[in-house]
Amino acid sequence: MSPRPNVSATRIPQILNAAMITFAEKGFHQATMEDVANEAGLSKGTLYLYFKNKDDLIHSVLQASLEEGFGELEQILQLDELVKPHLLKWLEALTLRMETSTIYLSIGYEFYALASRDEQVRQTLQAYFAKYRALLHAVIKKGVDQGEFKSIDPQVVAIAMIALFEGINVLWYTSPNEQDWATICVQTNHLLLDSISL
Amino acid sequence: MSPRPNVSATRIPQILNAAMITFAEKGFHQATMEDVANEAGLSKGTLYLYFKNKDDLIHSVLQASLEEGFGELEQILQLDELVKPHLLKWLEALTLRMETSTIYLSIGYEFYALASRDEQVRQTLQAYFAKYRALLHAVIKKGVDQGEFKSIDPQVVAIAMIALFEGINVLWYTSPNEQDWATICVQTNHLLLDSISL
Amino acid sequence: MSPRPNVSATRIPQILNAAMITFAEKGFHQATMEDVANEAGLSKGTLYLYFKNKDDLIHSVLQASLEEGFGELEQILQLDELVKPHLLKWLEALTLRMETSTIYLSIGYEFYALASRDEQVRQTLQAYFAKYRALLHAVIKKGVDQGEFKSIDPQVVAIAMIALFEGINVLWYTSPNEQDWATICVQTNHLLLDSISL
Amino acid sequence: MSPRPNVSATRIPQILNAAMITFAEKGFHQATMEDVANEAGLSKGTLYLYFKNKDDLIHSVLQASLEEGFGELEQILQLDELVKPHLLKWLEALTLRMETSTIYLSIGYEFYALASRDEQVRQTLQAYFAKYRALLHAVIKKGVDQGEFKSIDPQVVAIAMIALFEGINVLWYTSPNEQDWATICVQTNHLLLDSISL
DNA sequence: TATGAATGAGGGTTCATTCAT
DNA sequence: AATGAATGAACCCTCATTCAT
Repeated sequence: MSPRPNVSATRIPQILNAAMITFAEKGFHQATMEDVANEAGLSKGTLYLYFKNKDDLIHSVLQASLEEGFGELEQILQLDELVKPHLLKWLEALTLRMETSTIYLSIGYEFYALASRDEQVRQTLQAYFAKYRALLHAVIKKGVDQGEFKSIDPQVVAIAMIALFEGINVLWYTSPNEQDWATICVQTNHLLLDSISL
Repeated sequence: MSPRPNVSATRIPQILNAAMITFAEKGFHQATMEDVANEAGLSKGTLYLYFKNKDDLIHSVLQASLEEGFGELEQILQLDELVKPHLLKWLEALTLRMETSTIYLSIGYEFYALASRDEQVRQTLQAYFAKYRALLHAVIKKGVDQGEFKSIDPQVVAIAMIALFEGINVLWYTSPNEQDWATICVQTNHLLLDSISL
Repeated sequence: MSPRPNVSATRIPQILNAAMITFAEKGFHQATMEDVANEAGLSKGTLYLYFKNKDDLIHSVLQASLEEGFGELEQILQLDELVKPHLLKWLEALTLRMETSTIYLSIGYEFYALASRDEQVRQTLQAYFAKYRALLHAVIKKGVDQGEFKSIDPQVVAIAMIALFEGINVLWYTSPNEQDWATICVQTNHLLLDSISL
Repeated sequence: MSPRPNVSATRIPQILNAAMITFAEKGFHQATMEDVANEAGLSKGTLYLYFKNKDDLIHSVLQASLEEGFGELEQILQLDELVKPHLLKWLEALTLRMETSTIYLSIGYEFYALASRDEQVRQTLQAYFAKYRALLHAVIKKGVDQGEFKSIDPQVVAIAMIALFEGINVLWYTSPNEQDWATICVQTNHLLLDSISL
């Protein structure tokens, strides 16, 4: 019924990867199914064996992009240690990852734009940010509970951290050469965490 | 002099406005020139009397969107008063404006996406953010010079403020009903400004 | 009813002239009514005061182009002299005229192309060539009757002369720099007339 | 090897043929790509698989039209015989071919008109006429060298023959029913060749 | 008479999708 | 499973023509 699992397992990531590259380079609309197929080293028709249509492919790219997971954050919750150093370490890692994938950033904005008229995209993004917020919330709350942070609303701080990161991404992306954005990203979060530290 | 009053002065904003509405609703690509024309109450051909082509219209919409200006920030620089209350007032106004124009937010993300492959859009956005940053920098620096703020790097704070706003916009836009974003926007900036206040 | 004669008398040639220049430069289709209007120093709307539509303008240009007349040939018929020297003189004049108006030649081919699907154009061209042939026929016949030429079929010679001229035009027009076409035009007709001379 | 035989080899002539018919009937501009597609029994989109755009199709039609070749003329050069009878035989064949393809004649004039503003068309036509002239030149020169013709300039005679043919085509095409053009075509060339024969 | 803003039908071109092989 | 030729709906843009001024 479905393609042989072992081939699917190869083809699907192969296509998704090609799609990400192509979408990043040309945008969802300028990128044709043929462009994606070429990038994947496959033929146009083959894409349709694995994805219902272009929208399906786009949605799948979104899903795949957000799959990266929040493993590191979850780990912080498990540890019986101070939260702040881990948070900063996590941020540095995030920033580093950012630095190596700026080319893909444009896709993100395509998805944000899409979200306003595509229910599925909107829900996926909402779920992503909700989970993101919830995790950070928990981590900050842990800090508060541990007496590491002042007793502020963890929600607000969590949102502030996400917002700082998202917002700096925008600036980074639009004016990549104007600042040492990686450093600024860490600095601003430092500022934030310092201001709530006891 | 001429029997007909200059109609360009009427048509151009009329079309730009219709374009903003249409682009916001459907996105740059799904929106056809005919959609824009209908929204403007004009015919397709008329659009081409005032804009060279669809790209020109898109670029013009960007220009027009960013024209709003930074008047309030510039005023803060002139005043011989404390900076923080004015900054917060400005932020509230900004947030309010935000609240009434969420529908147009998707256009912003279209432009961000475009920026990665359209030199002109990229430069326009860069110039916009550069000016934005410079003004906020000057305002923060004024606060530092006045002995209102600690002697931190005004650049970092300026960027943090812009990033917070941009980032909260993302969250607001993707999950409009999950939080009282307007309040959070003010709260987080409060947090930031408090942390640098003496 | 019709435009004031004195203005019409100015406008119509003004427009026809502009149309010839524009059509020659861009071809019937690439040339827009606006192009013609600009060339004439008038506005688009004004053209429609003097010509029903673009087709009308095209037809009028054809009429005007062919109006030049065959005065010289008619004169030869009146004279009581040898025909051949006059024919050659006429040819030289024709060739000279050709030389100064090569730019307009392309219009001619547009009309020939049009003739196959536009009854009116076809009839105008037919009438033109019919008259052309009839006149040359009469002139040649005069030469025969005068004992200047052998008793060949004047029709055939007349056609040969027209064909030579038309055919050399094609060669001249397509490869203007390859030969001294003016000289060749005279030479070939010389050859022809010599061969029928007694 | 491949399951489907090379379909390009079929489609290209199929489309070129349809294009010739359609262009002849409606002219380059009135003929739409859809018209051509319908004539070819294909869909519009398919044309673009084989031709970059309409201009490409037009240029390809020109190339194809001129490909017919000058085989017969080249043969005359090889033979060790009198030139004149072969030339007349060739002319008759040419005239006959003409007779059966008058419908396509209008395309020729479209191309002539195009030549004035399309470099590629101009060059193609120049090359065609250059080769045509060179071959006829060689044939006439052979006649001169063989002592069959007077020692005239072969170039002039070659041009005269081409011009006669081209010019009679114009007359034939514009007034098909006025004369027995095929006969006249042969007669005039007879006249010409007789006049240079010894 | 003259203008030029406005119209909208029309055509070139692209590309997601299908399907025979 | 994989291909790529074929399709045709959709969309950008042009321009002849009209008409209010």
